[in-house]
Amino acid sequence: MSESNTFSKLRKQEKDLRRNIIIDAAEEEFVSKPFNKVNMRDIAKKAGISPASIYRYFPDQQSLFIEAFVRGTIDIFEKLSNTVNNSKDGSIEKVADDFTDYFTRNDQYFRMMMHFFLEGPVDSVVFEKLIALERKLLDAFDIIFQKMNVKEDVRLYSQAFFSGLVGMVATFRNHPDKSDEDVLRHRKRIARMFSRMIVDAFLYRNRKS
Amino acid sequence: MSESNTFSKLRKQEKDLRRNIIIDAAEEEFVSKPFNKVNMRDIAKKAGISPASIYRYFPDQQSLFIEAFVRGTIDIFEKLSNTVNNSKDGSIEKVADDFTDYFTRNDQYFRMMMHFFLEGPVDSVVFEKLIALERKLLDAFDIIFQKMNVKEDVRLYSQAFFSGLVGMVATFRNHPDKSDEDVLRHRKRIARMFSRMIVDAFLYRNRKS
DNA sequence: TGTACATCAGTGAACGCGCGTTCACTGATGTAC
DNA sequence: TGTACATCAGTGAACGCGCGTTCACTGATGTAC
Repeated sequence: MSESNTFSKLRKQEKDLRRNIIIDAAEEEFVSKPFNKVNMRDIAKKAGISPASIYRYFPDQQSLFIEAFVRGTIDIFEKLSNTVNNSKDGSIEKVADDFTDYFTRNDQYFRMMMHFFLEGPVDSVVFEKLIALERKLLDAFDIIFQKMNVKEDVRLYSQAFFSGLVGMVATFRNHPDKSDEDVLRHRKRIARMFSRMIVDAFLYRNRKS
Repeated sequence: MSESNTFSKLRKQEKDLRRNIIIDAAEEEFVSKPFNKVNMRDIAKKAGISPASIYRYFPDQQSLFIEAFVRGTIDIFEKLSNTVNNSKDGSIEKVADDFTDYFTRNDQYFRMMMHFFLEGPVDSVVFEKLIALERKLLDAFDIIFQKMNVKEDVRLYSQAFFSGLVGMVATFRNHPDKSDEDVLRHRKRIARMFSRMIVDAFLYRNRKS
């Protein structure tokens, strides 16, 4: 009984391991090409299995893609939450910096995120998952602004901050005549501007009143 | 001679008219579905011609798509330039408002713009066209900040402003439980925040020094 | 310990569809003489 | 004014390819007795 239980648990773990290999392969594919060029055959090849095998682990393509995205972004979302929670009121600049770093080094996730934002209603279960991620991040941002003693609707600040960062990454990309380092440097400059603008604007209003 | 010239000019004009009908049809398709679902057969059907006919007017799909995008966005870019040129220093809020209005009512162009940003290197001639559009808009924004007497690099302000607006439209979209008006209202609120933040931050710095 | 059966991972090949694009042809209009 | 030829818009049908997904099968491992 307990032995067969252990065995079946082991089998389950092995299955999960194999599943993970497929997700790894998918992520690698997303690194190297635009969203709409990633396909099951190439993922299978990269994972060293046949395309048919993928369907032993995922019901369809979309589920695999979503899972790759969620697994990849959960890290950064947690990292940002941590930065926020363990920090004083000045951390807004650090958060913007982390955000920029992460999504510059992992552009694939950013493109996936944009894809889900723009191409709209995927499966509603999946949709809830994505919304939950975003909400978690905004909750963390709220904390910053509470620490800054923002009196107005903090959520609005969080949303503006988040969308500013998103737009910054979306807008400044690989022009043919700019190197990766140029892009990163430029993004960070803009990110810093956003942070300081928010702080300065806040200080200005506090002085006024 | 001159008569045949007139005739051939007329024929040219008629050809352009028919060409335009195709672009119209393409734009309508982009309104009703995501970028990657728009196809030549449906465009042809909407234009009332056969798919093969499109290729009498456009060498390939991409050229048609680009032309639809450029034609559609040139309006808003000019409108924003005008608002900027004919205005005093407070116009930043009006510009943000126009931007929000336009891209909320014409989401198809916004999605197209994001597509070109994210899926990267299209044909390099085309790429230049798009870059030129963006630059024109940023030039207009520069003027605002010059009027505001920003001493630092005005271009940086323009870029931050632009990317903030882009991110705002990209981020706040049709959640299942929000109406179109809710979305527009919310976007405008964020847009106003951006504008005021920039102004307030600027005022704060001026006071300091 | 051996035998019959069940379970399940894995796969090559094929199915089926969507779609960009081309082909070969028609029919109308213009041009030359 | 009439005839032969050229030009060109328009098209239905087909080509060719990519791709998600399924099918029918194999071979290994586990289970029951």
